[in-house]
Amino acid sequence: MLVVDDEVRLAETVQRGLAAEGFVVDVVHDGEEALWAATENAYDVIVLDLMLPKLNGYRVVEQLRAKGVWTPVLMLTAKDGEYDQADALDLGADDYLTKPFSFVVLVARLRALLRRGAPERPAVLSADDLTLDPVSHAVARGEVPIVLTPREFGLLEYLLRHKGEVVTKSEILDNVWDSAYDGPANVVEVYIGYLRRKLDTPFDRKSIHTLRGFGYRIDDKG
Amino acid sequence: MLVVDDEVRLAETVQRGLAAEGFVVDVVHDGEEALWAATENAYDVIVLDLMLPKLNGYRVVEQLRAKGVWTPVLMLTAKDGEYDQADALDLGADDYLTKPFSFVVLVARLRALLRRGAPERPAVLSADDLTLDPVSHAVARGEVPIVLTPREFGLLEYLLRHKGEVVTKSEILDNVWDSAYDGPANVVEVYIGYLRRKLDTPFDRKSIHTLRGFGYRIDDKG
DNA sequence: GGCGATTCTCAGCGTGTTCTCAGGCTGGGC
DNA sequence: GCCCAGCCTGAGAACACGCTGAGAATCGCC
Repeated sequence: MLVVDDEVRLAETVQRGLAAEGFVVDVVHDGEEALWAATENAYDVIVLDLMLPKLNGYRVVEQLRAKGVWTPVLMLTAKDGEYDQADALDLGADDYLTKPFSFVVLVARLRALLRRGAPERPAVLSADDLTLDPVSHAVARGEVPIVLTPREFGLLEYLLRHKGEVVTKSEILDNVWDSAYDGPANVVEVYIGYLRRKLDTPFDRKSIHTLRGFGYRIDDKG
Repeated sequence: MLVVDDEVRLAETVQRGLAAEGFVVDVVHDGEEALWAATENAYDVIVLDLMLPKLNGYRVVEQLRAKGVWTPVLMLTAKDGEYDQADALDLGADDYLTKPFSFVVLVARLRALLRRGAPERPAVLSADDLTLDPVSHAVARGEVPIVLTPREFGLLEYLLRHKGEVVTKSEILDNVWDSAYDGPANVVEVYIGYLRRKLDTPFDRKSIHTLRGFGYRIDDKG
């Protein structure tokens, strides 16, 4: 994945965030670099700011398309910019997002773009015989389906996307809970409890490990 | 290949892109030209925007088919257009794509159309013993026909086209209702209720699952 | 224009879900 | 063994969500 933005701090934040989501991210800061990078590498998707030094996003897409590079492009447009979203789409961008944007939304859109580009379903997430399919919103232990509430589902999805890693409670709060939320971190414990009750207790398994003082971890062999 | 779109920039971008993929592409910008061009030339495939000056895409396909021209047509439908995708297929288009679309997908779909060669009607949709034929507008549970109102039909078709996936209420509103609508999402619930009453209650079945907090899902095994 | 079919609005109800809180439990340091 | 911070859990309050019936508005056809 390629991220193009001249606001260095923003670009880096996005990069770190996306990396945390499991994407491999290159960053460049102007239009010429973007064009070069996108031509030389086969990225799966490009996040492109509209206002760029040397060559604006508008022209970058145009030239890429002219060269026969059809990598999906998500365009970042400033609300009050001189070009609008319709233009972006006209020129061959595949989706757009208005600044300022929410990180969660960005990730969702990128996933959607990747999905459109490669129409195969994203692999179901799993750990051991526990599976979670983001598309059908189905969770199962082996063959036995398990029904989860939205929060439980979001939490489990987050843990599975970071299988084998320790995730702290504050990471969980930032990513699974609404960013407006600033109540006690105890909710996380409560929901971990709910999950264990649904995922483990009836099957006499143990899928979510507590790392006292650090956070939680889910991994393949129980 | 013929590309018909009144947004000149978009049409040209598409033309260049497709040319880069090895297609020979003519471009026209309104419905009358499209009709004339498609009648005079034996194109292998036509990319047709729905919203066109003089004669909309809807009528173009209709008149082409009436004249015995069976060139495969890929229809471009704006999400907020007055006609929806179901209509496009009903009228003899062979595939459709919602704007904004990804070029990668466009090319893939065109290739698929060319490979199929002879226009092939979209298959009958089904889930379990529930069947829906978009062409004849017929719905049945097993052998028993069921009559649905247009809205009910549109909703069921949408659900069936996404069999096995969760569709949210807002996705449904965007795709089954036209985007002029911005009333409460409660209509969806109401219509889900109507469908269940017609599809399930008399047969003591359960075809549409509610996933509280997410949306609805229809799948094969009940 | 009139009539029935269809679509949509609205409010009420029951239930599922989220979150808070307080108290109990546990593991690790001393 | 004792203590404390961190974690777990049960109970319950507040809230959100989806379902439904009734009726108003609209559409389409005769």
